[in-house]
Amino acid sequence: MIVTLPDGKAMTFTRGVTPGEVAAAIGPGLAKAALIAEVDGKPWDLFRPLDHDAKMRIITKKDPEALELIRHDAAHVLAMAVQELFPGTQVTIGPAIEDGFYYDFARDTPFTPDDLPKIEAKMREIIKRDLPTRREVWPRDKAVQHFKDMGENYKAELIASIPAGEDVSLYWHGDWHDLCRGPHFATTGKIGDAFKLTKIAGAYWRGDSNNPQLQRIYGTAWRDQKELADYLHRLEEQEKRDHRRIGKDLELFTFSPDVGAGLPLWMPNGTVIRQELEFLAVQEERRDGYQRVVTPEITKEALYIRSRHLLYYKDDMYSPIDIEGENYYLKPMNCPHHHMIYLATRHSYRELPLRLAEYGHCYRYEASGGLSGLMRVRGFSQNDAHIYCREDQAHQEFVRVMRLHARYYEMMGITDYYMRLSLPDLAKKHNFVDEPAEWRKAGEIIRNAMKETGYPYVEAEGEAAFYGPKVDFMIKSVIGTEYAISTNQLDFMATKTFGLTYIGEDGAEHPVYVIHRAPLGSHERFTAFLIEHYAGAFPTWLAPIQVRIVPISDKVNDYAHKVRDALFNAPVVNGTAGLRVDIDLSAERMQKKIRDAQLQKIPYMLVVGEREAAEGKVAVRLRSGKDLGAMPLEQFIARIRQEAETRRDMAD
RNA sequence: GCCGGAGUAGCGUAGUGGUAGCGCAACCCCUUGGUAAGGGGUAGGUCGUGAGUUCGAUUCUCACCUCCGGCACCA
Repeated sequence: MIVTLPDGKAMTFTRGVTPGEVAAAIGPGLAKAALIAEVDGKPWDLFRPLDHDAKMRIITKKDPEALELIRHDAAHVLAMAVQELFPGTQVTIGPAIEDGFYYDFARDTPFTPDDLPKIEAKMREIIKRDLPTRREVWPRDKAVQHFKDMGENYKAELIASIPAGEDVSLYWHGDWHDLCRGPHFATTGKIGDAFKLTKIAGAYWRGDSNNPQLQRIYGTAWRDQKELADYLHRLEEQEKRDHRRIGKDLELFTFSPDVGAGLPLWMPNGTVIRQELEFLAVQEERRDGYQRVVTPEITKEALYIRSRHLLYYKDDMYSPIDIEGENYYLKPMNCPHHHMIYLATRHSYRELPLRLAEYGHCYRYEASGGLSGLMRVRGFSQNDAHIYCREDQAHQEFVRVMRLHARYYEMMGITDYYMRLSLPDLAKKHNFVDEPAEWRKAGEIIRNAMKETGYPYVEAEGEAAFYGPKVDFMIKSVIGTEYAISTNQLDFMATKTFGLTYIGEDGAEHPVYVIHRAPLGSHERFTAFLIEHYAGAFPTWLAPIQVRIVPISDKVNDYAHKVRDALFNAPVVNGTAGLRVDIDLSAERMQKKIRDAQLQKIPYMLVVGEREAAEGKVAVRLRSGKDLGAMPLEQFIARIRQEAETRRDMAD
């Protein structure tokens, strides 16, 4: 039997040789380092015999696959440890995930944080035992019966959902065994000691909230202690960027239990960021053909019955307010109002596309457990717009929307995102309007638009809006949670439910497509993201305080005030006009004032002493620590004006 | 909403069945200093809210509120 290695070398063995033996034949070093093998492109246990000529590659810790393998084996050992310590606990599933692994258990008494060290110690013990792994292939039904007999009902259910007649593989680590696709290391000792159990959580069986809740234990696992330490250090660093923490430190926003969960209070510093983003959108979108509108925040029930939002989202809306016998709802989205504006006049084919934009204030009764800082709130403002267009314009309009996104993101240096095209699962009719032909057409329009822009995207089935396919721009918060920073849909329903039409060349009424788009998403989430993205060190155009004047002694306070007034009065065409400046008049020494400004991440510090006062200059220090030296005040104003107006950052 | 954890001054934290300390910030005084913390002092807390147990609760119990970690949800 011939085994071909990656370098093309062919070796002859007797039938039934294992990859472990092959590795040993190559060299003792490789045999020791070997974790698993890859046989004809498929993962293969070291101890699993080969029965045919094959191409084979040995995978060691150095290979990229190693981490996933370590984590998967660690998950098994976690399950072993838990079942040794807590007899009667049922096992379910335990995959490797990004940075680690988890295992879901069914047990009546919950795990406590105190259990984690105990379980971890037991895991180390099991790994030290260096238990050998064994693989067996069983008929499905035998495995089902076997796990039922053991009282492992979840496992039995899992196996029972595998097609009848198929065989399943079981893995033994010593006496303990589990259904598993494999592969696994030859012994538990190969996992090493670079792992740690991190948290306990509830998780629904099979991801369905109608099912019982299991108890999930999360862990992280790495090749060696250094990688583990690096990972833990990375987590600490990321926590420092958490927008909730920076939001507090820099006084950007706050929440009050007296106001309500998920209802943010924007402090003066944070409001600056919101407003600058809004100015950006007003300016940029006016150029892009949008017209701005303003609509109310409370609306009669009938409108949401008509839009079908009550049908699909009633539980996620604030309860209605009864006004003289009629129900009014806080608006959860802006589209119906924009549709009303569209309907207020007749529309010719000549005037489409019509683009109506609004910073709409919306309220959604998000599930309490889902609220998270500014990322997930119950009251928010969207950079929203609805584009009403003809079918033949939909493609181009969608492309245009995608390009607008790209402009915004490029401006802010946002590169770490991906796009997700969400299509319906047409089998689930209760989640999506039942118009298969329209779905296909709309899906194609978006897909083609995505292809034309060339931006990479993934497709997700079953995640569309009820009225049309959508494209989400996905980002990750610093703590690793994934969010849609922008969500856009192509809506073919509104023309039917609202009778939105235009008069064509033929004089007849035709349906319109509606594109829902929000490149900057909600101000709340977008700002949260920017805080983390910039770690609080905003570019000058967004910085709540752009310039801190630092008088060296109070002899120059008058001059400091003159400098401030000059900056206040500088005509900046963007945003609020006039620069955002303050003076540190505290009795501290200059060093302390600089440190304070630095900690507040203010882009520019203007140090003024008697020399500067005498010469009409300012000594410019950047947030980066760079000292630009003294320059005439007018020169500094010209520099920062240009920086604010072009929205480029020159302070680092 | 579900599972688990937590809530002490503006922020970060210590602590106890006998009504609370520390650091930073704030305020005052001295210092008027040239690019990341000068020195001294003062003030600030109904220990998340409500009820219960107790001679006595911030500490123990329960409920609620809010937050944190997950799950589910996300127009």
